[in-house]
Parts: sequence; structure tokens; C-alpha cells
Amino acid sequence: MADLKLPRPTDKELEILQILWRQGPSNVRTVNEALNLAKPGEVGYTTTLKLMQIMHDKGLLTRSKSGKTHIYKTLVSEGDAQNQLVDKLIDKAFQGSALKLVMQALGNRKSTASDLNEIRDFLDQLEKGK
Amino acid sequence: MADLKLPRPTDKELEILQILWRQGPSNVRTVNEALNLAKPGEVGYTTTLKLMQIMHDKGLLTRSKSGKTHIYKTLVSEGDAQNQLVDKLIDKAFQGSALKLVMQALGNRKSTASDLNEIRDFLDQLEKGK
DNA sequence: AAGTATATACGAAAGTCTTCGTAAAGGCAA
DNA sequence: TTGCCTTTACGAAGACTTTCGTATATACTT
Repeated sequence: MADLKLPRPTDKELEILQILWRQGPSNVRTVNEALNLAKPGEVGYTTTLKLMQIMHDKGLLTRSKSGKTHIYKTLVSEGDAQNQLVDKLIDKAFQGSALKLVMQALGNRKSTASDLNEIRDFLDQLEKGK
Repeated sequence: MADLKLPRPTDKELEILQILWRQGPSNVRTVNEALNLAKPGEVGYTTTLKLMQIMHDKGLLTRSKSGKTHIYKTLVSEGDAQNQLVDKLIDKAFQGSALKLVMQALGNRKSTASDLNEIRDFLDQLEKGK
């Protein structure tokens, strides 16, 4: 899967990627339905089609023909995409400091005690793993 | 300062905000110079001017005349902006889970031991503060 | 075969972001 | 005053995103 760069994943592109990550390879219709379920405003079928065609042109998706329809698959893993987005945010808004982002993310919203404990465990594992 | 919504802070807008957060109230020339210092590609003076005018129109900046020039100030605090960006990222890419974002941010880049300890302390404070 | 439903392809419009050229206004110097 | 330098204002171009209408192809049904 590796290191494909999503140059500037747009909002809609991200939504479509999310759907494909969850549903696995899908045709346009399925994606369009999921898109409309998630959000209030309707999105036309051809709009979704066009978006996915563009993503295919950009190399974000592959497709294969199954009968008359195309089945699309993502070429980026969710983790890779998340990492790139986090990197970008750290760079653009947190002076390159992951620590600052983490503190901001934790500080300004309510976390449950079990969430906090989960992070503690995670920190322990990180240090062990060295 | 409070809760002004930056609707979709663009890359350049963010850069300009960063500069204003660091330098404090500034005129266009100063901001333009800082912009060009930070990055390789030149940005024309009128480009910077236009961007700041638009940000003023959008309500992101105020300005006051000092002699012939305008002095611009931000209307959003850095913390507020960071929070909005983090919220958006959590929503768009981490299924609304701050925990997931934090783990991803910590897991996939190297953190120093003192960073990790700082986070532990921070977690302790969070729990105490309840 | 004809008709219907579903898919794809294409092109274009509207909106936004970034860029800059050019013109106009204000102040300073000779 | 005349001319130069700095600043602002305006407008428009080019790129990109999202949207959809329309046309064309492909299959299924009767």
C-alpha cells in the first residue's frame, strides 16, 4: 500500500475514501448511497461518479469492470492518509510539534477516564518498544 | 477573543495568521517579508495585500490606519484556531474520536522520553482537575 | 426487437483560492 | 511644484473543487 501522496485530499475525496475504507471495494451507486446517508444534502449520482473518476485519474483509486459497472478500490490505506493529514496539521498549525497537537487535542475536549488510561498504556508500550 | 469561526482557513490564510500571532499587529509589508522568509517561492506584495484585505472582509482581521498604512490584527486566537482545526480533523478523518487521533499522532512519529513524560503529567493533571 | 433501467463519459457552470498587473491616492524630497 | 516611493484599491486570470445536464453505451425484460 505504502506511500502514495494524496496531494490535497479535498473534503469530498476524504468522504469517499472513508466510505471505501469501511465498505471495501464498491461501485458508484453504493458509494453514492452511503454519501447521502451520512449527510443531509443530496448528492447527485453523476456527481459522485465524476468525483470517483477524478480520483481514479489522480491515482487515488483503481477500478475493475464487473459486468457493466466499475468496482473501485482505494490505493491509500486509512492509516497512511491519517498520518499525512496529521503531519500536515502539525506542520501548518503546531510549529512542527506533535506534542503540542496532542496536548491541545486532549486539553480542550472531554475525555473519559478509560480513554486517558488507554493513552497511558499506549505510552508505556511506546517506551518498552525502544 | 472567543469563538469566531474560521470557515475554511486556507493554507495562505493560516500562514498569515501564524505570522500575526508571532509578530503581533503588523502592516502588509512586514507580513509579506515574513512570508517570503519562511518559504522559497516569492510572494508578490500585492498578493499579500489582497489576501489580507480578503481576510479583513471575512472578519478574520481588524485594521487601523497609522499614517498611510494599515495595521492588521488577528481576531482569532491561536488556541481557538488550533482547536477548530483539530476538531475538523477528528471529524473528517478519525470518526470523531480524539483518542484515535492522539494515538496516531504519537504512534507514527518519534517522541522523546521527556515528551512522553510530559504527556503523562498532563494526563494526571487532567484527572485531578475533575 | 423495443423499451426501460442503469452505467459511463463528457462538458460546462458556479464557486473559491491564489496570483498579479495596473491604476489611484498619499506623503516626501529636491 | 514636480516627481518618486509606498500603500491601497480594483479587476481579472488561471487553477481547482463541486455540481449537474445531457448524451451514449450496456444489459435486462417482455
